Amino acid sequence: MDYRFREIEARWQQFWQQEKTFKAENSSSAPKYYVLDMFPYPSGAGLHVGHPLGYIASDIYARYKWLKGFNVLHPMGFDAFGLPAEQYAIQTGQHPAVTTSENIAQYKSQLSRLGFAYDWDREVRTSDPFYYKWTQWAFLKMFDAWYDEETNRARPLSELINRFKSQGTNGLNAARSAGAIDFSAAEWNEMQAEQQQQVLMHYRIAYLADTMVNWCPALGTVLANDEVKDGLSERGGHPVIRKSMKQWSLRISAYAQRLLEGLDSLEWSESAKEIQRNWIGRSEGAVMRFKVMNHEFEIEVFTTRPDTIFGCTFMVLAPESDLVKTLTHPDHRQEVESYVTDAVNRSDRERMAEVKNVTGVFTGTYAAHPFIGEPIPIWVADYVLAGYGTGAIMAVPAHDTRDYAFARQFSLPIVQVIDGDISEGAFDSKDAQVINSGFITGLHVKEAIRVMNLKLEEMGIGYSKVNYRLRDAIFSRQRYWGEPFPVYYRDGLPYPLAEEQLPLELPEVDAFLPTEQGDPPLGRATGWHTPEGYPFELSTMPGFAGSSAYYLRYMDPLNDNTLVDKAVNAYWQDVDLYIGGMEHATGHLIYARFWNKFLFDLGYVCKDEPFRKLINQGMIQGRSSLVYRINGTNTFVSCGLKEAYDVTPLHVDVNIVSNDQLDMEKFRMWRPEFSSAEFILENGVYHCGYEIEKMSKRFYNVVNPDDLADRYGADTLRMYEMFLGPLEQHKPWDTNGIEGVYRFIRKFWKMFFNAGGNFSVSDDEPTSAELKVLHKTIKKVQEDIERFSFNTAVSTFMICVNELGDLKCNKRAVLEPLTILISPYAPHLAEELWHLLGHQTTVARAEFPVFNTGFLVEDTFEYPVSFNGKTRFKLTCATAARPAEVEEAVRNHEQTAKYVAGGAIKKVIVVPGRIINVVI
RNA sequence: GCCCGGAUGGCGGAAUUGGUAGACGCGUUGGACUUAAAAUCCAAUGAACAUUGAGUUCGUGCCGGUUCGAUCCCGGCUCCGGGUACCA
Repeated sequence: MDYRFREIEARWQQFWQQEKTFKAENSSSAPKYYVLDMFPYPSGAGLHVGHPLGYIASDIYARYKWLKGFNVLHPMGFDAFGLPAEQYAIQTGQHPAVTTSENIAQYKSQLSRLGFAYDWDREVRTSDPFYYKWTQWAFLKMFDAWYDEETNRARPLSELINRFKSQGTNGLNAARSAGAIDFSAAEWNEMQAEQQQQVLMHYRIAYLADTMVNWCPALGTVLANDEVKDGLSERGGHPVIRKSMKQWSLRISAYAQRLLEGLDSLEWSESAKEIQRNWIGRSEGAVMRFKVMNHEFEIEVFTTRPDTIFGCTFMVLAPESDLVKTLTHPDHRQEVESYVTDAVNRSDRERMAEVKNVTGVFTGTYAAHPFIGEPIPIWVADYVLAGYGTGAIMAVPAHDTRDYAFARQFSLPIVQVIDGDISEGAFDSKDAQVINSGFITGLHVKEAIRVMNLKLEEMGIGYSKVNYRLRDAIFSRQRYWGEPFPVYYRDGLPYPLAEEQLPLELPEVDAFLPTEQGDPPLGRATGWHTPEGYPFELSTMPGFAGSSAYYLRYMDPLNDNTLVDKAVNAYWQDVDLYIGGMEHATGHLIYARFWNKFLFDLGYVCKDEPFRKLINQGMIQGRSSLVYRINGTNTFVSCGLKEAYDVTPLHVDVNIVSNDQLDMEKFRMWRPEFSSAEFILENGVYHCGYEIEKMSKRFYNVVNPDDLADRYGADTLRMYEMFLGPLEQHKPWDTNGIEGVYRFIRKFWKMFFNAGGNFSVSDDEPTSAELKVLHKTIKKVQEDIERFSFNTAVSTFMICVNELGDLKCNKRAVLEPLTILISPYAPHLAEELWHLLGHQTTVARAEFPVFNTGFLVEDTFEYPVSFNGKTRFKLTCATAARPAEVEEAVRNHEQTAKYVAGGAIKKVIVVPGRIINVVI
């Protein structure tokens, strides 16, 4: 019987669906295993061959865990809110809900063809009110919580209010916004309710505040830091400017230290952890106050190098700093104001492009050096960022590169206080001695920092402090297609809806555009207010809102009473294996960890970290085909001959190229301008060149998994994607290679059939050679799967089939375990053969074959014999032979004399079961 | 600039703990089967030299070191990929 994969694959996909083969039970005596793929956003373009890579890997692992007796949770769903659908809606007028559900249907059908073992009963969609009820719920919890730095966890706001009532802010150690002020219990109790609300806003984990935001005019919305790359929006590549707006934010900065420390316990790649560490950006330093001369004000600066204070020759304020206005001397007002206006209006992109241009302006005011009392000029310059530290710095040009450039530009003095070369640039090494610095002179930098910090505290002008680069996450988007905030406004202050009023459903609007007054699209919705007439929030939540707790919802997706039932959460705990792209390292993976820690603090979930093991699959790159047109003609020259001509390379659709040979007829039909193309051939064929680049429509190198599943079957495609190379590595796609896997699959199939094409397996006892092949394979496949080395596992199956082919093995005792072994990789094939072998139930719940080392024991070993490290010949010895015996055999071997050739044997090294090395 | 990866045949890659470099697959070449093609099967395939008994030399980005032995460890460099970018 032929290997009819279309029929086989359709049959078993239907079977798994009907039987609910991969339904995960929420309580089970079996151990749990949770395998998760990163939430896909279903774009209109559909899948290309690179997308399923991670899904195939996680599916293989999930199926493997089933075979190992685990109760496996392997769900799939869709991140369905988001900008692309809304942009498309603006262009076409189609409701984003419509296009999104079409895209999901397309995505699901493509996924289904590949035979994934998902529990589809748990599918979630972020745009479904039944789902986003819990996104809104989490927001309400964050609105109603503060962060206690004493116990290092979030707590209900009611606790903070009680505390204010009894002791005000006295002794409070809480994460709060800049500008929060201290007060007594009496002062609190005297405040109006509105005033109290304003105070509380400084402490809420979800809070509303004026913040500098990344405003993207083209998208008409603000963006989070991780949604901006190089001053352009990640979606669409539009310019972004900085702007102050009233926005919802999440106080993720309160979690910076825990997010950093938590990384140590996770099984993530070093690079993924490193990206997060850099993003969190912890730096230890000191805050120091400088008195401004002839003013009552002080300037607070943050520095990581308090040891260099004696080298401070000027100070710099960020243009956005509130102090600029206050401190500027009247004589310099005009100059400063015009500089500040310019700096503030420039887009991030412009600012970045001008990094090399050193600009700044003197305020006319001086601060007093805290130790030597000398006046220090105060400047304003855009190289100091408002959002980091205190928005002001003490400049030490001798030991900071940026300050050095600035001092040079404006001829400011450079005073050296660390021993090192500053003739060409700043000397910023910390492994050096302090000089010229009063009481810290002679100390090593690290010691000097410690001593200085103590001194600052003693003098009451500073203290040591840890700063983080991580900013609070801006949580409002002025867009339509997202979760509405469960918030209404009364007298300009936000109030939460009651939990029972959730979900607050997204209203219909007449257009997905801002209103004429410039309000977000929800401003168009009629009746967008409470029954009492209080208006609802007009912004919606960002894309990361819906994806920050979806892994929890999968545990208990149908529960309408709680995000996830406590007992269910206690069973599934956390994600054991998470597979997805590295591009989420600074966005989703930080937000989800934060969100999870918050829910953990309030006791809603049992694990502090959500994703124990993370694997970032590499990108599948496109392999573009090129043809070479001779300039000024319509003649194309084959790749090998192109050097003799003046040519322009052109991309050609990879689907009309096979094995780098161009189908010239199809090429002429491809596009009208090529209909009269002429060719200069090599040996009668046109060879294309190739280039490895991103898989993208514009390079005509997109390969569709549906086409390949049609031609070779899903099992072949699955195995080929794995065979391509290590999961985490980027690698180019080359459709040619799939033939090799297809040949292998058919060879595998044929082992179960006789010459007449009938299913035929023998019940004879297997030979020791056959058992050896089987057990060698079990061992290797298991080891490979455990270390996520799927490419070598596929090779192992190929070797196994080649060897069993040589042995002409068709014994049930070998083929049956092999069928189970291959079932995670080629599940349809395995299921078909499993049933042909007479089983009634699914192979997916069979037991993974147990490796028996006894079958691999060898009596002899063929030693490679090397002389000074160069292998010369082989020598077969008994496995049990002692090293001395082996050495004896080598010395007496007929070939040995030839390689010793005149020299003398100094030593013979015998590594039992490995190698023999003769040293001459 | 800083941080993190990586570099092995014509191509994708293997070598898990310092022990036979190039598994497996693609491609290429030759052969078998066939009227022919496809499919299938067999053989060869790192390079150079030599040559038909075999062999010899070189070879895992480059230079050096440690070791009986290095793709693997150490020092220095080159190139490629990713992250980040005035973060004080």
